Amino acid sequence: MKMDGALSALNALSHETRLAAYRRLVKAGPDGMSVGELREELDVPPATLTAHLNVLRVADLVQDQREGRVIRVTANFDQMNALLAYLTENCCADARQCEPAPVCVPHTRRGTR
Amino acid sequence: MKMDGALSALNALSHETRLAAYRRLVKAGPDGMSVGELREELDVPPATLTAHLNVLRVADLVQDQREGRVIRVTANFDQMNALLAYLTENCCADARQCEPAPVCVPHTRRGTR
DNA sequence: TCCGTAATTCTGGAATAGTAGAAACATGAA
DNA sequence: TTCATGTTTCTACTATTCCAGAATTACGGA
Repeated sequence: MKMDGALSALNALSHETRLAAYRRLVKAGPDGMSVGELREELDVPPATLTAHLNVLRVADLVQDQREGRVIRVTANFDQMNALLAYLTENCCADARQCEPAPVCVPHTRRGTR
Repeated sequence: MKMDGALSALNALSHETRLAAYRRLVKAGPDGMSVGELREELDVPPATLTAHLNVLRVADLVQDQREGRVIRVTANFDQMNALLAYLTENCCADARQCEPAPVCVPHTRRGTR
């Protein structure tokens, strides 16, 4: 990950509604959930949620897929992990060693792939 | 970590200068570096750097300590790890299991403790 | 005590981000 | 077609953040 990617991911997550949305999607796992379900849980107006989702989309933290009338949104775990790695990169490089990065790896993406 | 803490940490990191500063401090390890050294590497006006450092301070991502005329700033690794854990918390809870959190643990804090 | 350096606070103008109503678009069903 | 539902785009208003010059405080040395 480059700095720009990290910045846009961090920026996307640094807002109450977006962080809540993202964490909800992380909890939901690889199946994700529909925009409507999300909207209901977060209790924000549709236009507001869309604006926030767009920020998360541009940051590549979530992806979505139309299923008929519904749009299903899922967290992009790879991007999250890349961000975590970026943040801990070079940890203590000037001094001593210390353990490297994290990981959250969902085991399958039900249905697809 | 509570949501407020995560938000303020994420917000603090979601700015080019602050992210660069923070990463530089992570690289510096437990010894940190002086505000002046940091200022020179980042090449920003003093007032601007102070403003950014204050954001990182409030977020508890860095801590500092006066040493005579110089102020030595260090990354707060515990806070970083808490943030990483927060972000991956409940990963896939609705679906299947997946590995938990990360860590960056500097082995000693030279001099102090 | 006076000076120089390190860093901070104060300040206000410029730029950016958040909010949500209303209108529009997309899809599936009748 | 026409209709209802899900979601997005458009838009304008408001609030917040960014920036950096100038003034100020903190400290150590002569």
